[in-house]
Amino acid sequence: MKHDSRLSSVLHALLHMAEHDGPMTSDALAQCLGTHPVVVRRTMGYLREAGIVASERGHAGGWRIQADLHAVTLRQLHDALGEPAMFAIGHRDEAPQCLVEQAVNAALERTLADAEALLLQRFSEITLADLAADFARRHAAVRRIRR
Amino acid sequence: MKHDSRLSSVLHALLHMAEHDGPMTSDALAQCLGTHPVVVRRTMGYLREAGIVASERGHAGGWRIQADLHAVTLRQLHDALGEPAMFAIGHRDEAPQCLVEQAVNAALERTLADAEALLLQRFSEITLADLAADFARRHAAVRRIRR
DNA sequence: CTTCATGTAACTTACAATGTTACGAAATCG
DNA sequence: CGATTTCGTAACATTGTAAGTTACATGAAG
Repeated sequence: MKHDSRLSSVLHALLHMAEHDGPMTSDALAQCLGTHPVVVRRTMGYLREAGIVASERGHAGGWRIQADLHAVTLRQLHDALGEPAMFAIGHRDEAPQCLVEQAVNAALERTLADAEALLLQRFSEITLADLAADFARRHAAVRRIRR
Repeated sequence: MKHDSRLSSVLHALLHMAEHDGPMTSDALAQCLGTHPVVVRRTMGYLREAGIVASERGHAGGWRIQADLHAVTLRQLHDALGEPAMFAIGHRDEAPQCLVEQAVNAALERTLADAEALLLQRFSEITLADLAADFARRHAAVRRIRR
């Protein structure tokens, strides 16, 4: 199954923006992400609607972060993206007549709901600042090795 | 994203088989599941390889369960199906050069791995017998209402 | 008014699960 | 034996969604 990498993409983009002075264009971000500028605009558009980033047109335009890195959690980004489905597994019929299928669905739904709750909890505990700090550690480690 | 409903399907099929005397044909199971007989053969084939069911050809042939309902867990069925991907979200590049992307991937992978561990743990705690018992409860409840 | 950059619609591509057709192989019945 | 039943499997079609692409409009800065 093909999976949704939008959360990963916006995180990648936001951290590059955090490391960069001034706004970044869709073209520059597309280069960083290895994708197409229109995909960047489309995806970042969700974050603009949520007030997490702002965009400006024309010369010296582009995207910039409009929030405190400590205040933006993965949970907020996930929500901003429209709370896409987390799981690749699931059931066929949403409200089946068959009692057997009802029993199966109930068991699977309970289990998946618990896992989703765990994921959302974890997402709400991780901020952009945490990821930026992890990036800084990795960056410092590479500089030590190269010295 | 379109999701994988094979685990749900085989559970549905196995419970019908458990309620039914003698082997069930792919056609009969396809009727129960609202799908195509070939899909049933394809999917149940995984369970045959794992020794959970057996199939016989010709007259009075079909599928039958070859294991104790108390001994078969959702985890085993998931494994028998080839451990398909659990999540619909993920990252784009598996081993990126970009340190920013490495930091993003590390955080997401850690979180998803924890959720997957929880799911697999829960799956290993649920047996076919549990689901059959839940079905029986639902069946009895319906009979009470109809009386 | 030219250039740069976003905004967005429309279309194409990619990919995996599912659905379908076709035919072969084996078991049973008459 | 020959007909029927049922699984086994390959090959192909359908479907759904994210991602990629093209095209053109809109607005801001020089």
